[in-house]
Amino acid sequence: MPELPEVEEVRRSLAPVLLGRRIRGITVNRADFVTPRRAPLQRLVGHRFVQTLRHGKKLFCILEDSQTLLIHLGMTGRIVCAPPTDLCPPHAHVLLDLDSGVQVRHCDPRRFGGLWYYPTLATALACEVHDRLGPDALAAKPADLAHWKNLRGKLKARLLSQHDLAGLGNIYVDEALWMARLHPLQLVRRITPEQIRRLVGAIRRVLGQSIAAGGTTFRDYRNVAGQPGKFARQLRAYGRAHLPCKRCGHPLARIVAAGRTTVYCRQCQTRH
DNA sequence: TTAGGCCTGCAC
DNA sequence: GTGCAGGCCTAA
Repeated sequence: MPELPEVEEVRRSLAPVLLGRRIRGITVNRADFVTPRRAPLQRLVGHRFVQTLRHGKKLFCILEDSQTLLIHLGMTGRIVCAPPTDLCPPHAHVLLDLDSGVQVRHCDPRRFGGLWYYPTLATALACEVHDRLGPDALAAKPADLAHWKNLRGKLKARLLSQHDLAGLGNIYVDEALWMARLHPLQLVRRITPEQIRRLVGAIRRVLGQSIAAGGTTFRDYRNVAGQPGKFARQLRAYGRAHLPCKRCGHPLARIVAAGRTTVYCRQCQTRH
């Protein structure tokens, strides 16, 4: 389940493979994995990758003429780099052959992710970021959440929505709320400036710690080199229902909030 | 504001 | 065989 730290790890491990390399060929094994369905992908051939960018969970791969491929990993998406002679794994929906001889494969068994084509980076950013996403959660500031005082809804739902901050999923929302000692069902309009500062600090800290560990591998996630992330062992809430809270020893509670399994400590995550 | 659907693999 | 996992979009 790639969230911000996992996508950032994919970006970091993919960048040296792509940058400066030209696309020699593209194979689409599943037309409905690519948006738009009839994207002019052959226009990418012969062009060189010059930049990679990440915003929230979205990864932009930019070519010298500004054409842009947007990778979204969804739940089970994976980027695999291999010699083209290697056996192609099942669910490899798009294959990118580079002039280095490396084949970059976008695999995704569940197909919650996808690949988007944009003629320019500006169009990609307009459609994918400005229209839908809040600021990147890694650079969260208390001011980004100042409008919460006039907003309905609960903490967990707002943080999952991507509209206030982009990049948090179920794992890191639970981790950040635990770290900030905030209840997932706390109404956002009741949150105090002090709690917002705590929350923003917790978000940045947990994302930073996870990036340093190469992300969280619960089951599927791997980086471009096929390595799992090491943050799972440091998780304090996610996946720890009924286990003792690492702060107070009270067993962690499991509820459903915003339609998602949610784990928190009844003792030290309080609601106002 | 919430529920359901997409989709597959795995645990029970 | 059933149910659960969930990012994100659509509909009620």
